[in-house]
Amino acid sequence: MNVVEKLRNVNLRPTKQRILLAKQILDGKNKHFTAETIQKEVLSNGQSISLATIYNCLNKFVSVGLLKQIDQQGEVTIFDTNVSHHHHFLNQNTGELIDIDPDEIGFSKLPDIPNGFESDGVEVLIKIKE
Amino acid sequence: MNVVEKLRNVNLRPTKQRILLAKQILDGKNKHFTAETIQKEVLSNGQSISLATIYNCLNKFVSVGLLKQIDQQGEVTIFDTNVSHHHHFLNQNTGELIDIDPDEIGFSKLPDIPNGFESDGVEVLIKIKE
DNA sequence: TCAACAGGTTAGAATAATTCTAAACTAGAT
DNA sequence: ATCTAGTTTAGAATTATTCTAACCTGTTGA
Repeated sequence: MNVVEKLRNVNLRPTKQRILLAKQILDGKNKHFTAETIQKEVLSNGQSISLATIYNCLNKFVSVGLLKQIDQQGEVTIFDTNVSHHHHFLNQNTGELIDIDPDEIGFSKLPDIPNGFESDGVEVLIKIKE
Repeated sequence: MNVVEKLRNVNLRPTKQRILLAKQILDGKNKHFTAETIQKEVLSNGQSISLATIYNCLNKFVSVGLLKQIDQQGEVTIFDTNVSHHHHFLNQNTGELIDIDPDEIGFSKLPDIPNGFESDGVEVLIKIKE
């Protein structure tokens, strides 16, 4: 399925810029990127697109499920007086965090740590809504 | 242990502002807050402190372990072409994310969802370093 | 006790990510 | 071909956070 069809499938008008972005992004491989890195890629291909459009498009793509946005618990830094290792519920309605004691969560399986690395902690975020 | 002692314990000079903040924050209860909410609290108590100082202090408190900073994977929004449910390694050296297949992780225990809420997904972040 | 200075505080400027605005453009329906 | 609603854009606006540079204050040691 080409990108124009993909865009039509989700009721997005296949404009030049959306096609450009979709070609960069939706090539079947799993990728992580930011608005900036995408713009660099596009520019280095000799084409051009404004950052505002990239944000517009990526947000649209997310809202129709073509992309996912990695959880960043909002834009402000949240501090926690609980300095011991623990996990969180995230109330999606309010953005509020609730602590979860580490022994409330147990793992029956964890992936191998990539070669040359060591684990530096496991954080679980359970998203909840009303 | 009073807040002045707590500050001395971690080699931070107990200045007026740090004492003020420590009293607000380190009262033994677990709390989540932002620089802004702390400033509001202080101001509504009739006292005053600049936002820059709050950031300075909170960051110092974090660096000495009095506080924890909730993981926000950096300040830029990261998008992911993998829209299916999955988890991530976070390479702390570079900020890079690596996908983890959901069946690479299993739970033997999960906490009860708070009353009136339903789960809306569980995200695991495994922090790794070289 | 107090001078001296290293470290802390501050207002306001700077930075950076993201969104908004309003004017110009364009895909798709007629 | 034309019209219109939806898009794109440059640049301004916004927001969180850090930086700057001048001023202030704990602490040390004489």
